[in-house]
Amino acid sequence: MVEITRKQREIQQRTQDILRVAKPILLSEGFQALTMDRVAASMQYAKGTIYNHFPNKEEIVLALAIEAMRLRHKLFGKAAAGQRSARIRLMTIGVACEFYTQSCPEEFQVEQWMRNSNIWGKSSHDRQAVIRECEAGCMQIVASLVRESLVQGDLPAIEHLSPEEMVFGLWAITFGSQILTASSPSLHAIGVFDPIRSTRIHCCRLLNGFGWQPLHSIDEYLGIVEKISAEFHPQFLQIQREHR
Amino acid sequence: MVEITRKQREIQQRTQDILRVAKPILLSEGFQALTMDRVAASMQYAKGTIYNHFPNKEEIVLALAIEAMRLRHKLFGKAAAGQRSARIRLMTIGVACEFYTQSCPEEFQVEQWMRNSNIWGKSSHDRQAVIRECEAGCMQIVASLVRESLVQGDLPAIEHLSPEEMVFGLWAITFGSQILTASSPSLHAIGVFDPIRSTRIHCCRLLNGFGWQPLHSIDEYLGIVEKISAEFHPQFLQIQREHR
DNA sequence: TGCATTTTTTGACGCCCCGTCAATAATTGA
DNA sequence: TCAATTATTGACGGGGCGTCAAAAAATGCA
Repeated sequence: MVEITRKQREIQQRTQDILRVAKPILLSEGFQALTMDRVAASMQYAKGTIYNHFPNKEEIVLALAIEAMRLRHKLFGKAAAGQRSARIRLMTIGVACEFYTQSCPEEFQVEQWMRNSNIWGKSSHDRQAVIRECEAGCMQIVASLVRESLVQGDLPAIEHLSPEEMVFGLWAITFGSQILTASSPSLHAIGVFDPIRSTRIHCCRLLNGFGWQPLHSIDEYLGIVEKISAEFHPQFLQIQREHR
Repeated sequence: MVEITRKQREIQQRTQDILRVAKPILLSEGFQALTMDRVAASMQYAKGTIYNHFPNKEEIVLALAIEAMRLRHKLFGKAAAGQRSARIRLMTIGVACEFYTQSCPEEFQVEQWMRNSNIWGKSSHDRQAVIRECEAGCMQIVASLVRESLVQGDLPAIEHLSPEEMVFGLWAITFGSQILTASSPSLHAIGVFDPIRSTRIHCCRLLNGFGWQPLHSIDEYLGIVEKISAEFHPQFLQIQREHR
């Protein structure tokens, strides 16, 4: 029995090793540079052994994406914790997203790879389900902050939008900004010099637009975000470290 | 001379033929199903001939993306034309985006393929430049509406954001919503049932947040968008048809 | 410990695709 | 008509994918 678990541990360890080898290849040279032969060679295993762990390359990418999404989920949880107002905690999640994209560009990149229909379509339903759970989990964390504010009375009930739909708006603008920043090389040429600042401002507008008390002027808002950012930084680093 | 141009026309025609053959393969079976051998075989040409037109598969995708972006650019131009207020014309562009994503899902899909770094990185600078021009052109159309409103006085000068940065916000929320809608299968499960309506509402909030006169209630806004949508529909169809 | 059985690892193999290029065919122009 | 130019062809080398029979290692039992 003990033997079996040791064996299993070894196998799990190797699965991890494969991911550690695959990640830098994927990120520095792209998906087509990630070949099973190469992974096998750089670990001194035969290709067949790698196929015992992952049925194809795409699964490796999805496994990496699961790690990335887990980190994101943890960050969201940490940011949403604490005693402060739901509005502040929501802003903390925004800050967490900024840190994530900026300081974990590899994880962010892997999340984009995963969305690629080529890769998504070839991967197993099990891993897809895990990812959807993570995504839903992140969504729920934000949605529950919205609900909390509704109960508290900071956020007026709106006949037009469910809490999830409000989250959808924040999610879309954050996500959209980050994707555009990452994949539109012309942004700077076009006149958008500080997309992070722009995104913060747009989020402020959206929150104010919802009538979410207390309303903030742009300058107040930017100041608060800066403060949150400084405070959250050490927590972010710790979670990032824990995540290995 | 006439001979030469006829010859050239034939070649250009074949380039088009290749794209017509490649597009359905790409869209129904994905990038890896698009092989030069297959394109050649289904046109009864040898592979080498295809390579006379496109140096690799990625260029074919980018060529399709250029067609898609040209259509988008035309739609933007049409939507921004006319005598109405800049705010209404801006909303018309939003409607155009909705039509584009909904009624030209293939073009929208190709735009996503193009953003894939695998494909982008392997394609020629010439085609990349054309795409960037299209993107910048679309941005400029929207930005000039913003500037027009600033001049007219409908839109108060804001010390915090340039016109381009305001466009960036609208762009991010529209684009982000559409990407999430297309690639997050869990959206519906998560509680977002009508992402288009949500997106409209968020855009309304953003415009109101800019202080863009006249401010609209959500219901007014949704009503106006519906009206614009009905009016713009025939124009959309016409442009789509012209585009072949 | 020795040996039979099960599990794991290996890497050669068949298949397919990419992009090239020398040979062939078609076109041009004189 | 025929030489020169241009376009087309498809066989070829290189390489990756995923498989699977054979070899090696681990396990269990006497």
